[in-house]
Amino acid sequence: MKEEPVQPSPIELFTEYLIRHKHRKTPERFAILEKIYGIDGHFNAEELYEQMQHEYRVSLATVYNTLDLLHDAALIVKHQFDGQPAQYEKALGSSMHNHSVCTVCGRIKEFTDKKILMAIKAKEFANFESTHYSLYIYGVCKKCQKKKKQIKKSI
Amino acid sequence: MKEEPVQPSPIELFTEYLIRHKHRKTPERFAILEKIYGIDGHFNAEELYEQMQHEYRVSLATVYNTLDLLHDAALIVKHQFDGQPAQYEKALGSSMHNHSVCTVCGRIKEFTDKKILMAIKAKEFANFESTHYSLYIYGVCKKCQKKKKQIKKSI
DNA sequence: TTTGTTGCAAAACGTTTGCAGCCTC
DNA sequence: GAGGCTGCAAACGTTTTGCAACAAA
Repeated sequence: MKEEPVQPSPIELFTEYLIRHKHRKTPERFAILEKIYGIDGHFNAEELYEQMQHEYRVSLATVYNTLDLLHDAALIVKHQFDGQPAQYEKALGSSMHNHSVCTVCGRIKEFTDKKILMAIKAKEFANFESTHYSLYIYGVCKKCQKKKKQIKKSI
Repeated sequence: MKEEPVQPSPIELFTEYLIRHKHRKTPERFAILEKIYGIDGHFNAEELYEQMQHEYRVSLATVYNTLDLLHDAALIVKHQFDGQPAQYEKALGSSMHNHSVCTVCGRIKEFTDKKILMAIKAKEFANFESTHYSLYIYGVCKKCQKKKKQIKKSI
């Protein structure tokens, strides 16, 4: 996992990707990319689709199609949290972060940790070239710890 | 994340869990638990259901229900790999391991790394009590690297 | 006896697909 | 002009749910 120096813009990268893969540069695809890069944090396909309706109208099928392309182009990161639909977030511009997930209420928080990052980056595989990673630490958040104690008392 | 000394058996733990949560100790639940602890590696609900048919017959709905309970009881780990149905594996008896995922063919391999493990275990949160974690390192496996090169050449 | 659990089938959900028309290239 | 892409709706596969019968407590 190597660090890239000063990246070109997502639009440039997506354009390059589309040309390289002989895909067409449609207005829908760029409208979706721009929308995504205006969103901070997680979103799912449905949410993105709904937010798109106000500006450049696209079908849900095209949203899914484009999310696939962007994922393949490494311009977005995809998460599959337990029951929920797939969550996405932009891959550029936000620092590589990890997620803590509360197993009771499902709340997801981001955090960074230098030691963890370095340990993972240092990992080398014999038959595998790594590009990125996802780390989820599961546990119970403060709120749910309190709730649990209250339940215990009431029994 | 603390290390537990000598654990009681999965059956004992599940029994405890069921009593603690006022759930019934049905034969189906224990049959499923036993089946799971006889499986090495990953499996999904459908596969488990099919394997059950030979011995103790249970419905798919009960399989899902019991998987939920076992997950909640921390006796199994749940993974949500991209397109695939949810994958499970027993949580006890197998060392805590990480997964490398090929983004081209989807092949998943397990690996362990002491430095990564220690870095993650050392992490402390202010408002969150961690119990376990999942680390997925994404990249391209040797086979798919070769395929990619062949495609490049042919263009 | 009470009520949680089961099996079954139907429904729900997110996602994918087939197709006719459109618009990049 | 050719063929990839779009929107739409229908289909898909996994998971959940409603309900009547059953069985653990």
